[in-house]
Amino acid sequence: MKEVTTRDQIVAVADQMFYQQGYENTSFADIANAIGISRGNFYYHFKTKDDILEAVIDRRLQDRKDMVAQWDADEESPEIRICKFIDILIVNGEKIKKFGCPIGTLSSELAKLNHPNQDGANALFGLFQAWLRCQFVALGREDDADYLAAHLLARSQGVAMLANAFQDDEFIRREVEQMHGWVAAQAALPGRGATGNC
Amino acid sequence: MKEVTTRDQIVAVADQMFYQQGYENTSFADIANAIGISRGNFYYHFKTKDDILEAVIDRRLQDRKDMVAQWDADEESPEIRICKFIDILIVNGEKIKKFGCPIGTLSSELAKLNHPNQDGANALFGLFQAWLRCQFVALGREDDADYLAAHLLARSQGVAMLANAFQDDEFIRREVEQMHGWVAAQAALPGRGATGNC
DNA sequence: GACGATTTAGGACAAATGTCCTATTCATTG
DNA sequence: CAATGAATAGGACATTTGTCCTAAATCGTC
Repeated sequence: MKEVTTRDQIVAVADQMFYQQGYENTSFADIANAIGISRGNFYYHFKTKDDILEAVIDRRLQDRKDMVAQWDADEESPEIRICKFIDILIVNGEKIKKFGCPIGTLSSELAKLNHPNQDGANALFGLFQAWLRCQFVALGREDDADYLAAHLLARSQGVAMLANAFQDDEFIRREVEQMHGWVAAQAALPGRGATGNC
Repeated sequence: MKEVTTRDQIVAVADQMFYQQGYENTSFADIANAIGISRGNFYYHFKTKDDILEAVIDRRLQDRKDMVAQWDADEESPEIRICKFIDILIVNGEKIKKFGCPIGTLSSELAKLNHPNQDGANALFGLFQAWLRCQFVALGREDDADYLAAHLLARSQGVAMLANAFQDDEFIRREVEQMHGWVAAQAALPGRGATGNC
């Protein structure tokens, strides 16, 4: 029975609003109103807006760590695990169509703001990059695991971006299908295919 | 001997600043200071900030139209033309590393702002989509030309996004190489390969 | 029930923003 | 030169922003 603290509420709502409206376009007042607390109370929990962003990024990092940990625990083949990553595009398809990828759009926004927390946002990319890398190593592709991970990350980002711009479900489905095929092809290439974890 | 009007200066500087700092994060004062005109003078040329954005989008549209028109005029094969599109990633590599893709990041920002000019920004995507489509048709791939165009657009966007996040030149080069190979493979597939324009 | 610490409400504050107005300067034309 | 319209400067204006302060309320503990 975990109690929901005001701080948690703030971070949760900020997470959502930063995603849907952007970081800069979300004000203290927006978040306070959404929760139903006073603007002043805010300052007790977070001294600056940047502090909130940091907490939001930590939250997202934890979320994603939990997600890949769950995938790892599922004891499937690395190929299937990679496909679970790809399938995020379909599972979260509606939100992606409306708001893009939460990781990519945040990274892009902070880059333009030249924001001190850029590195934090990019750590989200790094998390998936490292995890995907492990999966490709497990597929026996240790030589270019880094590149394959980045490649898949980039393709996912591109699909999210165009899905957002064009509002196109069919395009997402088709790209996901293609990427599944690509993963299978990568898996078939070398002889190895070990299933051990990183 | 084209005289450079104040209006042109405003649009040119706004174009650059919207790209480098984002639309919302660029103020009237920023643009005015960069040019050296008073903030008040601004209102004479543009009634609202949205009007400036519209002019910037028109400018970008014209720029890109001129670019593809030049490519079309070069009388090369569609395969080479498509590669010229891909090579934007290298030609503009430095800026892309710093600020991402000007089209993708604008589209993404306006989507989050739910801005009335979203359609304008997406027209930039549409321009390239249509042009790429023509090239794939010329390659004899009329059946899936739409999809191939969107696919390549998405891949480029993904590369730009990751290049921006990771500041990685080598990744750009490798992806561009891969895409060149992909285009060649697409060209080799069917027998046709007409070279006529759309 | 009383006390101390935690949490909250409400508002103050300066700075910045988009918008808008007016007076002045500049350039063109008769 | 005179006069008309275009272009510019400077600033007013209300609003919103992030930040910060203080007093009130709430809670746990003795």
